[in-house]
Amino acid sequence: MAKKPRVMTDAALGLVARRFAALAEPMRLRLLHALFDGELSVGQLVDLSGGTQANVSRHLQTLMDAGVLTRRKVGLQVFYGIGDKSIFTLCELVCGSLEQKHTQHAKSLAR
Amino acid sequence: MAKKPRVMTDAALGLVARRFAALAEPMRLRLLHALFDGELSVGQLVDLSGGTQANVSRHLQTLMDAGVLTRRKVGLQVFYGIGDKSIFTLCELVCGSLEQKHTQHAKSLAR
DNA sequence: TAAGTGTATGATTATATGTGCATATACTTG
DNA sequence: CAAGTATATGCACATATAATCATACACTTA
Repeated sequence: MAKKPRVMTDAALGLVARRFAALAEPMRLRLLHALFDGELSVGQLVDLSGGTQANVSRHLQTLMDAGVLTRRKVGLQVFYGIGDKSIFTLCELVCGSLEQKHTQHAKSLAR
Repeated sequence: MAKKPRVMTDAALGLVARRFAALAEPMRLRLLHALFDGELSVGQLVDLSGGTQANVSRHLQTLMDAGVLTRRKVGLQVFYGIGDKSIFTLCELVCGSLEQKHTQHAKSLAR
């Protein structure tokens, strides 16, 4: 007998990876950032993000599949919102870590 | 005049996306998970992960580029470790969120 | 019901990414 | 210096993903 100390199941790792993948795209981060203040329609998100309607719609679909957004249809318009509050903390954490790296790098240059 | 309410810079969004992308891969998550208890050599990581030596090395490189790991060379061996503590919290957050979804889903099936 | 508006989606293309194989590089030891 | 071991890397290939265009779908209103 030998190896297989695999602690986390492949399925679990896949789910976690998918969640991170949803956040691994600048345009999607832009959309999420725009939604931080509350729900917005696709049209509003198109204007705010500067992307095309088709592309924004596709990214919103991706975020929905990842279980990150809420979707509410009102007449012709569809309003999306942040459905998973952990998104806020995730983004804060990464931004904080990056800022810290940035200042450290600046310091190391200055000395 | 019109539009351009872009709050975060493209550069910042790109950096954040890259960080998330580093975590958006099952094998890399497996490697990180193995490193949670401390430094390990490439060989040890190969054994624990079940991946090929080449593939593990490549993923470690990716994580290094993302600024997530530390690298320490000792003789022939190279030891990698978690260099950014925010990784722990990031993974916990995502796992927690997914578990919650899972139990919610189970409940909704049970009623 | 026809026209108009907001959103989603099929098809295509370009690019990025993961993997395996072979081999190169770095270091140790006889 | 030769042989052996641990790690990294060039190359090739398959797959995944993002972007765009055109068009379909859903809903409202005249």
